[in-house]
Amino acid sequence: MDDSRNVIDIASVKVACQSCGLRQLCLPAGVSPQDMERLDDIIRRLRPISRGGHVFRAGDPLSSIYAIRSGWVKTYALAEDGNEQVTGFHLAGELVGLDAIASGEHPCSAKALDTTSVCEIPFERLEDLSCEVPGLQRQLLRIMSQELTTDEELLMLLGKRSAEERLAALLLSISGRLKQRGYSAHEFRLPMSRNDIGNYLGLAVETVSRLFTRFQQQGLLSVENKLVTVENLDALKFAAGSCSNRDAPSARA
Amino acid sequence: MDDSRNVIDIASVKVACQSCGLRQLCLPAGVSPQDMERLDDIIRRLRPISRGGHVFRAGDPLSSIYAIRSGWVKTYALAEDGNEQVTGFHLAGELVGLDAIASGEHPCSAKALDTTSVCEIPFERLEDLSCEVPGLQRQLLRIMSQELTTDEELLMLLGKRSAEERLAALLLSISGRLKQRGYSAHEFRLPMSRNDIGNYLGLAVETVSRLFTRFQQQGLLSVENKLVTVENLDALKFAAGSCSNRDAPSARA
DNA sequence: CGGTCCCTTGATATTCATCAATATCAGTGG
DNA sequence: CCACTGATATTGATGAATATCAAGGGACCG
Repeated sequence: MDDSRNVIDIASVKVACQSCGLRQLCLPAGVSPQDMERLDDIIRRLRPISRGGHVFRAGDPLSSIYAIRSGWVKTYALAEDGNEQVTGFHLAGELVGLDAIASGEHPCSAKALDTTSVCEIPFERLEDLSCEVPGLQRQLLRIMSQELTTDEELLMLLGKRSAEERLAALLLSISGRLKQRGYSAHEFRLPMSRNDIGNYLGLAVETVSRLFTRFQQQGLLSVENKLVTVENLDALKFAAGSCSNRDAPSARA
Repeated sequence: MDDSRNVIDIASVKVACQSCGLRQLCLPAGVSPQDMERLDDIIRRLRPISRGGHVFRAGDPLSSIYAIRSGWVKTYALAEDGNEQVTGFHLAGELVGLDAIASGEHPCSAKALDTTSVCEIPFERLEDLSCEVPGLQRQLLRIMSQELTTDEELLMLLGKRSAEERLAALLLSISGRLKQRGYSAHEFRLPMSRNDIGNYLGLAVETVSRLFTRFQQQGLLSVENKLVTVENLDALKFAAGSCSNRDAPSARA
């Protein structure tokens, strides 16, 4: 971690949220320019983490939460038996580590899937500041609430959807989020392994692999290793929610 | 809603968090007595909601979140095709509606599974107050973070566990939460239908039903309709995680 | 007492995991 | 540049877990 002395001094640099392209997605959203400066004062940008490196590890005390500036992060928990549960794939503008607030230590680990840079946000200082800056408190609550909603959607996915629907939904989610950040929604690199995808979606690797080939055969995607091109977005959307063939005898409800 | 004029005046009554047995579990935890009074000022206790009644419905604007005083609440979302996804079963001391903060309207509905009474907490006033009362802000964040953790555990359950493990885990969770609230951990009523259980766990009703009979045959439980008696707690724990020793002891509480 | 919903049980179908055998890729060092 | 190595991905064959279909029984509520 401290391999090269000469970069220590740039290991953390003052941030300027105001000049960050992600500020509408991230914590500063809804915070006034002058308050944003106060936020800048507590946030530090860490030096980039290379592929495979950790942002934090399960069990680490909660000292900070992290905002992703660029790159990809996967969060995962390890069961006692050692096998892993991937809990999310996160990209620029998203906050990781919020689930540590409850217990005071991180229940998950967060690992870079690509070279990734993050902003470190000391949690106690954030807590204090958000008392004084209502817009900040609101945004923090909003982000956490958003995560709850995302988890609920994922629960629905894992509980009720077929393998095909799950993968399609994941691809759509990623595509949409990339688009939101100014990247192509049609052509992108999936930096995580098939194993991670399967793990996240509750499927075997083999199933994920077969689905990719099937989607390709059906003309929904072109897949070349980690590079995915969406060829037919509508069909992909249909695949993600075609479960609706199920007769809905809305008698109940 | 306004069916009987004569109860209107007791429809909402000032709360006294201080005298509430749930205050350590609920929002007031970590709030000083004098601040708790300020909390009391904004919270109102609604008149009991009977079985099948709604606390709020999906699409309702977020005006309040709700703390459950007694009873059982199920939260669920309706997909476009009309079929339901149960997202949680909640009991006394738990907050529902937090996932509405992100969008400003409730993404889920909340329905009473039994006669249930709740405290209504106007969200904007809570937001304001929690700026002034740091202990309150902290507890609110802690509760939301706790929900994130719970969802993550559930994700693991749905993604990687067998039907048997899922049901066992649910029963243990319920048993543990009831115990925490001073009820019997060994004998309790499950107020939700088998359908709801299956829906929540991502299983068919029939599977749930078969599992109950199997557990009974194996001597883990006695089941009589909605009444469940845990006969062999250790075996149930074993069934819940043949690999994971989830310890009930209050790591957090 | 009749109806309706809910639960249980059995038989069958289907999806997906598992096992096993390559195949491909990303490094590493010759 | 190539051979070697271990990780990762694909593909096929098989089986197990669980959904689905179908039918009957029981509980609850008017």
